[in-house]
Parts: sequence; structure tokens; C-alpha cells
Amino acid sequence: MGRPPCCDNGVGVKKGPWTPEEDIVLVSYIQQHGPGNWRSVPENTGLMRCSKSCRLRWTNYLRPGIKRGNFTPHEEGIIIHLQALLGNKWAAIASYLPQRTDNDIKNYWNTHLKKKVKRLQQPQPGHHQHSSSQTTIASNAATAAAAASPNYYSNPSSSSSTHLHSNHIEPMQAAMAASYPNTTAARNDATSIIVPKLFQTWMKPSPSTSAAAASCSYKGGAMAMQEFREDGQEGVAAAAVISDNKSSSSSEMAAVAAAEEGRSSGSGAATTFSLLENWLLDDMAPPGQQAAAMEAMDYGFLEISAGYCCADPIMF
DNA sequence: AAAGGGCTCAACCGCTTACCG
DNA sequence: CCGGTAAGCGGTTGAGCCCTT
Repeated sequence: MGRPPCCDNGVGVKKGPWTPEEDIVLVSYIQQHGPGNWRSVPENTGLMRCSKSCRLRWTNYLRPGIKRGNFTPHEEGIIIHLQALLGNKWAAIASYLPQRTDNDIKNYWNTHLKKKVKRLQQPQPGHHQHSSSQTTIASNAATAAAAASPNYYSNPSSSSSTHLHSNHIEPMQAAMAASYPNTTAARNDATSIIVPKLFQTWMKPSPSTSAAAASCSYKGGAMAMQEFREDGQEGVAAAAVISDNKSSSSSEMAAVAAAEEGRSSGSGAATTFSLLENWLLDDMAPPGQQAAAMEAMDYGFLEISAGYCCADPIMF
């Protein structure tokens, strides 16, 4: 039957940190062929890496447009809130912060935010802690999010912090340079110079890269969100259904879960997107500030939809 | 200046899901 | 429908860096 075994179990497969040379080989290959078909990457490039390793290196590190380090308070707020809503669905959370990788968000949560939230959720003297209903979780998250980000509930355009929408103007070269943080700069110094130059040449779309874009399937990423935005109808209908059910907190969460389930099967992303957007708006914005929150969310998401934040639609 | 303890984050591991023949 | 592989995802690890003493 079908395909030969994956190289993952192969002998002589190199592990450990990637060298700049390997990075360049991988980037050059993806430049020509686009991401995807990872199994063929080690075969065609001669890299002694398994396909998984190549995919991870690309998605977590080399993919253009990735923003590294320095999470803004607003990003923290979004992560805290979404983590409370979705749990440890890092890929789903990352789809709302397309410049961040799921790995990055996961690391940041485990090393910073988890402690922060725990600290903030410690029962305060004179304050009763509610039972563990979803509403309480969400409101605790909102509290933590608000604490993490003073600007979380306000229009980000007035925020002094770096917000999603303010990042799209970053040149790709700067984004790539940012892909090499100081701690690894020494090791990857050569790559940090050469790879951005390679990417510069990509900025002119070619037929092959456009074709790659069409087949690119970064699941749950901004590209998908763009398609769902444009595809609209299903999402609108689903949002309307959800909106009708808003009377019950549990039904909302069930709907979220159902939508999430649907999304992972590739059919209900629009549902999740619209629903979560509504959910976040309802939950995050106090009465009277919903308009501002709406503007903030819409601003961010529309720009995501426009492909500013996710590199894949830009580059391929 | 050196030691060591804590922290960060890139990468790996293993499981699940989607897809193909 | 079934078996097998590729791809995706979340949890975990460990090397290297940083800070404190």
C-alpha cells in the first residue's frame, strides 16, 4: 500500500539545533517550491533532517512575518482570554495572533502568563471566589487580561503599546531580522544576514509561488480567516444561530466547542471565527465600550484578513 | 570572577486527525 | 471500509543564557 515509510525513523537523521547553512538550504527550497509536501524536502535538499523537523523549523522559526519576543500587553490579554475560552488550543489561539507561532505562545504561556494569571486569581482578602463555572473562568480571564493589558479594553489605535494592526507596516526584512533573537544571533548570524536577503527577492510574486499560495494550507491561520471572511455566508448564518443562543452560557460554550470541533475538521472555521469574535466582544467589553471594542477587534481582524499579519499569504 | 540556580525557547516526542489508495 | 502515511498539534525536554550570591 502506498507510500514509503516516513524518514522520521530513519537512521542517520540529524537532530538538534539547526545550522545557518541548513536554514539557507531549507529557505531556498521553500522559496522555489513553497511550503508543504514536507516529506520531499529532505529528499530533494539533501538535508539530513526528518520532514517533521523541516516543517517545525519553517513554521516556528524561518517562516517570514514571524514576530519574536516582546509580547505586548495587548497580546498578553488576548492570549489569557483565549486560553480561558479555548484551553490549551495553542494553534487556535495563534490563529488570532498570526505573527506568533503556536510554539511561541505556548512557551510564553508556560513561562510567564500561567504564573501571572495564577497570581492574579489568588483569592483577595474580602473577595469571594466563585465556583468554577465557565462564566467565572471567563471573567477571571478578563480580569487577568485587563491586569496584563491596561489597553486591552480600549481602542488599540490609542494604545502606546504595539498592537496587531500596527505591526503590518514592518518590512519583511525587519521581520526576518526579528526572527533571530539576540540569544541565538551568534549561532545564526550568517543566516540572519543571508535569509532576509533571500526573502527580499520573494517579494515579487512569481507564478510558482502564487501557485504555492493557492495550495498553502496553514490550518487555522490568517489565510484561512481571510477565506472565511470573504466567504462570509456560512459564517454569518452560524453567527446568527449562536447569537440566538446567547441566553445560556453553557450553550455558548457548547457552541464554541462544536465550532472548534468543526473547524478542526476543516468545515466550520467561519463559525468559530465569527462566534469567537462575538464572544470576545461580549465578554471583553463593558457596556458602553463595546463600540470601541468592536472597532478594535474589527480593525485587528480585518487587517489580519487583509493578509498583513500572516506571512504565508503574503509570500506565496 | 566563579558557581549555581532559574529561566527561556528551539526542538523533539508521541498522539491525533486527515487523507489517500 | 480498512490500512497506512503525512501533517498537525500539544506536552515535554534540555542546552544555553542570565541573574544572583
